[in-house]
Amino acid sequence: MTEYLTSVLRPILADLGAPDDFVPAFETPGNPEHGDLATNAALQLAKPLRRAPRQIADAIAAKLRETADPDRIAAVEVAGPGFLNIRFSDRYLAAALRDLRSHGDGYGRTDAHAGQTALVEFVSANPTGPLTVGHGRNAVLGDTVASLLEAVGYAVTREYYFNDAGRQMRILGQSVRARYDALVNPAMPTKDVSGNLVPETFPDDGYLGGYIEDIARSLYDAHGDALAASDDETPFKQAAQAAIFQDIEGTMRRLGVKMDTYFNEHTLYQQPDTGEKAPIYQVVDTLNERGYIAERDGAVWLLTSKTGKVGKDGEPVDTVLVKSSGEPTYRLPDIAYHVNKLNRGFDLALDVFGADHIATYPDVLLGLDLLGYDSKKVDVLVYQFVTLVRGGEQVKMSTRKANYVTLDELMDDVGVDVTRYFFLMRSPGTHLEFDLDLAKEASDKNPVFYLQYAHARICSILRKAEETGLVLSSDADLSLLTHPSEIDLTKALLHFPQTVARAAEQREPHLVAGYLREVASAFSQVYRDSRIVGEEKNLAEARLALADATRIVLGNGLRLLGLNAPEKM
RNA sequence: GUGCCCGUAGCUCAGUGGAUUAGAGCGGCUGACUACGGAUCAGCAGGUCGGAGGUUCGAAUCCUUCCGGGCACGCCA
Repeated sequence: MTEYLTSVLRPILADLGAPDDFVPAFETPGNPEHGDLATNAALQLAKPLRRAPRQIADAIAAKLRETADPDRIAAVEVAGPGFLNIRFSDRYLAAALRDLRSHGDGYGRTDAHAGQTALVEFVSANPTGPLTVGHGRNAVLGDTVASLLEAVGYAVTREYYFNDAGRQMRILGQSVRARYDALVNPAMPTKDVSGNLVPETFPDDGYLGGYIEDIARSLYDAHGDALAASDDETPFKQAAQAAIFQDIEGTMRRLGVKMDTYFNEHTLYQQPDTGEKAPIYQVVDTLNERGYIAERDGAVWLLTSKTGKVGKDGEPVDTVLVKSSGEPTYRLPDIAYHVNKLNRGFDLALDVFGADHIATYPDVLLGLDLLGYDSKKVDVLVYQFVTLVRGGEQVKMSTRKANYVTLDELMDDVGVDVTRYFFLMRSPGTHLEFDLDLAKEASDKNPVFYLQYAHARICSILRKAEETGLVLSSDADLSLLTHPSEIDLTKALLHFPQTVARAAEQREPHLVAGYLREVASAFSQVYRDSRIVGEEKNLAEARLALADATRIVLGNGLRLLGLNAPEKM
């Protein structure tokens, strides 16, 4: 509809002398008295045209009434300082509703990004422990934003980036080894780490979670004490990594998250078969050729100061890429990884991560620009932390210290749909306070059930209607839908595609969650006001069609969010 | 100290620079089942939109500043 209006307005605005590049903005007013669509075009044009906004609005409105198709536009009004309020005609609503139903499962999808590709990188937890409630926000957000991008036309790849070679993995291996040693030698002395009794050989910064003992136990069951003799910790590390990854994958599967690709950070350090340098050193070489590298104190520096970067004291600062020990810092593989992403030809590379990583990506973007890549293709979805509240007190989550609630435990307690919806119902930018006791207690009051209930109820009505001989028809006389609540519902249903599009562009799934609640609520009101079964045939068919359209929107919306759309509850 | 995010009803949160009245859920109170699913619906109470300035015809929204909370600022990942 906005497209239609834009096209009708173009000649009108041109006649008035509006700048060529002026595009009127439309919005759906919150107050229904202000029409179905409103534009502030006249106010915006007041300055360039040097005329009173109200006067411009009157002129536009007069012409619009002449030229607009009465089958679509019922009324154009000028209000307030110069708003144009536009009302849709009943015939337009009927036609749009028919169109909606003909799209079926595809309703809500648009093609603004058809032909484009996107890489969404998310979760990306290193295999040091089970996925926690903290990871849950990342996983659900990333997966759902990926789905939203698909809905606006992107071909999306979901990718998991991990590192199984670093210091943390070494400590993980040592942690397993210590637990294993204690099984081999039950008399081994113990010590205290962070209030936990652990074997003497346990690293002070080791992983304290119970899963470490499980892994050690299974190694002991399989190999007895055969591994104790060697100092090599590789078998422990590998066993831990395999077991933990299996666990993580199981959790994601349960959550409904399916990765397309896994990217191992380690490959960025390896020389490719072609004999070229490893990707990270290619990055260093190219930056060097371009004059952005210096060696100082035995380390390799990226001259970020040349681009105006300043430190905490306002002094220009550079960034270390390779330490004097010869080890790269984490920034270097980060840059190389994003080079890899763009080399794979993605039009959009979206990273999903928590607020604690916010500082890392300016360097990545800068590095890409200096290398001649278009860093605008890289976008970041930063979400705020999940703070966990248990027994009325905040729990500081740490995988290492085993202060966490796993996603699996959460799903055990409240189910998958509630878990997903919980992470989706709030804006990514706000801190999410997670009260475990409340989550369990209130799980059957969770809004997700409200949406699912509405969907199931409609399905039930459709079943009932079929029993009484009513059939869903594509050419029901929709002009019979005249009750205000029916019209409100119809208009709400028509907002679905634009809501999805906006949620995708802004990477904000909560917009869809909130929208679905409005639809469910609007339907409940229709349910209160107008019956279907038992009404005169034509009226019943029209109402049945509206119910079916609502089922389509709720169903598509729920599935888009990765939630079940049950036909019965 | 510097940067980023957040501060809206008792609680958890929506809110697109726009038009009398800032919305929803939960919680509280009051009503509605001879009904296609009551896991619902209707109503009431509850707000100096953290404070103060500024821009604008108009500010929860934009700018400045202060207060409160989170996060980040490393030859850690």
